[in-house]
This record gives sequence, C-alpha cells and structure tokens, in this order.
Amino acid sequence: MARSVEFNEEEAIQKAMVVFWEKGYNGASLRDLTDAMKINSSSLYNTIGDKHELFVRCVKYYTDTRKKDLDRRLKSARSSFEILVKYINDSVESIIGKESCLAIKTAFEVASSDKRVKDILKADSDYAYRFLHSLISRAMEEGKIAKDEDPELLADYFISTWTGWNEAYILHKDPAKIKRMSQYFIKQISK
Amino acid sequence: MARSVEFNEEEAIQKAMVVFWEKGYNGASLRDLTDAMKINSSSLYNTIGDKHELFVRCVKYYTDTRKKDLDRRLKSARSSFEILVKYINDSVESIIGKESCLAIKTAFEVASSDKRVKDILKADSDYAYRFLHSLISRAMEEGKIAKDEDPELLADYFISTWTGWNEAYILHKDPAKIKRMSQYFIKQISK
DNA sequence: TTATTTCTGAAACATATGTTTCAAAATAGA
DNA sequence: TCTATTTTGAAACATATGTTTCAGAAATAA
Repeated sequence: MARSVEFNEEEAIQKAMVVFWEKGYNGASLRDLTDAMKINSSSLYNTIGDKHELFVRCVKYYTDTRKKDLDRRLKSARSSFEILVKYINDSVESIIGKESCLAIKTAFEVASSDKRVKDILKADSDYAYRFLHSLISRAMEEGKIAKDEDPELLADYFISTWTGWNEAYILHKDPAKIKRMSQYFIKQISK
Repeated sequence: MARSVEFNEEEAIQKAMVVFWEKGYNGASLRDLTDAMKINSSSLYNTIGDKHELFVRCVKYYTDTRKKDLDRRLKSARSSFEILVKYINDSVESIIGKESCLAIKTAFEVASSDKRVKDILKADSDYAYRFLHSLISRAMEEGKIAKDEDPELLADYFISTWTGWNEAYILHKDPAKIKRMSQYFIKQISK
C-alpha cells in the first residue's frame, strides 16, 4: 500500500528518555528531544503523538524495564535473603555515578499535577513493593530476618529510604555515605 | 533624592516561592511569578534580578525559615529525646496535605545542574544533620537511645527516610502509611 | 516648591516553544 | 511498473518565554 515508518520506535523512545531524565519534563524542549531521537517533529506527531504522550511513553518504558529486572531477580537460584541483599546493593550502585532515578525525579517534578504519570509511577512503586514484600516474607521463613518484623512495613520502608539516598547523593556526592546507610539497613533487618 | 521601592521584598519573595513550589523552576513562568508577586517585571529586574536570581532567593528564604524553626526547637525546655520525637512527628504532619518539601523537589529538579542552588540545599541538609546529630547524641546520654547506635548515621538516615516519605505521599496519598513508617523509625531508635 | 533621581506600568523585543502544514520522497501492493 | 498511500524534511505557525526599554509618575532632599 504505502511507505512504512523508517525509525525504530523503541530506540527513539530510549533516546528521548535520556533527554527527559537529564533535563526533566519541563526542561526538555521538543528540539532537544527530536535531535536526540534523530527524527523530525512531523514524524513524532505522526506516530507517537505530542510531547506529553512521548513523556508518558518514556516513563512507561522506564518502569517496564525495571519490572523486567525485578522478575529476573526473582528467578535466581539463590536464597530470598541473598536476592534481597543483592538487590539493595545493586540499588546503591545504581545511584552512584548516574543521574538519579527517573521515576523519583518525575514523581517530584510532575506527579502531583499529572494523573497519568502518577498512576504509572504508583504502579511501579506497587510492583517494587510486592517484590520486596515477597522476598522479605520468604527471608523470614528462611530464618534470616526476625519473625517479629513486619514485611509490609519493611518493604515500604526500603522504598522510601532508597528515594532519600538518591537525594543525599545529589547533594553530597559521597558514595561512602550511601553505602553506610545501606549497610545499616541490611544490619537492621538481619536476624 | 528620589522615589523608593514600593513593594515589600520579603512578601514578594514569599509569593514567588509559592509559585516555584507548586510549578517547579522550569514550570513557573515569569508571568506566573510577577502576577503572584503583584509587581511588574521591570520592578523585579530593577531590584531582585532575573528569574534565576529570584529562584535562588526563594530557595534561600525557604531554607532560612527552616533553620529558624530548628533553632527554636533546640531552645525548648523538653528533653532532647522528646524534641526529637516531636520533630519527627511534625515532619510527618508537614508532608500531609501540603505540596511536598520545596527543598526536595528542587534537589531533584535542578540541583544536579545548578551549583548555586545545590550549595544552598547542601547547607540546609548539613544544618538539619547537625540538628539531628546533637539531639540524638544527647538522647543517648539521657538513656533514651541505645549507646551502641551511631548518631551520625541515624541523622543521615532520618534525612533520607523523610525524603522518601515525601515521595510515598505524592504517589499514594496515604497518611497512615507515612505514620506507620515514622512510628517504626521512632521504635527502632528507642532504647 | 523645585530639581533630581528613581520607580513603575505598558509595551516592545528577540528568541524559544510546541505544533501544524505541505510538497516531495518513498514504498507496499496491484 | 504503476498507483495509491504514507512518511519525511523543511518551513511556517501562533503563542509563550525571559528580558529590556522608556515615558511618565512619584518622592526625596534642597
């Protein structure tokens, strides 16, 4: 029938995601985005849609990627407690060096006034919650976490704490500080 | 000699601060700001300066206000442990209902690319750290916090955790969730 | 009161923004 | 190959943006 789309949509979304990640939603201009994506704005509007739609797709792509990572971790042969500790340590590493988590930046920049974005972030947070909750529960069965701990609370607690580590790293750029806090967290929950 | 400035600068800064707080640095336009401040842009440029300078002043005003609050708390006649617990509970209340903390929003929106703003936020964070550190140390002397706790770590830890509570409230709007986490924190540090 | 200086309001400014238009190029199927 | 349809690139679009200009209003000190 006719010509088909030339650019790879997933690759383009990835490129745009990096721009939003670095500059934020309001800080990223359409030119910044289309330059990075290496497409013309007409192609963008013809396929994905407007700036906001592009942003929603980028945030969704980010959370989908995270979800896959969590699923992969659950399939590991190690004990739940080991998976949990590795996840915590990897989370710390992800803070250091990189721009801090896109989901967190977005939560503070636009989530309170953008329901669609907020819902995506909430679903992401809920998924991480369930991931942590199941690991913590099983680690309690394994006898690695005290039976009197509350897995629901610990899961929420870790998510919150991790967000704070991101801020602390932005302000102080001190990896040791973050590692100290993460070790404290692990020590606190370990039986 | 001549005419003097008509508007009250402190009041104007406060009004602008509210706009930045709600919309973020990039989300707030000069018109939004001057409308709220009820001044003409020529007056703004004639006194305070450009948009960025105004933003810096607003962030500084915010952190100065916080600093005064902490100083006031330290003068209280209550025990250090009681001051600490009250501070934690008040911090939780401040999250609920309001727009989340301007310093945190700003840290995630612009601090990584704006050294001047970052330095103000870092100083604010350091001040809160010293506040918490001294309360925790004294509460340990009072025998209310176990002697084997590390006040430096606990101070950093609370600051991080509190940041996370802000995000959790944006996403879930669930006061009980935040209160549960804060009670857990207090329980954890209590002897 | 007057002279001088400064502030204010409205408008103008240049540029940046998100979005649309449209002719030409491209291509899948007939 | 031809045709119908779609994508693309470049330009145009309207509006929003941060900032500046400047004439006139205001007010201080003489």
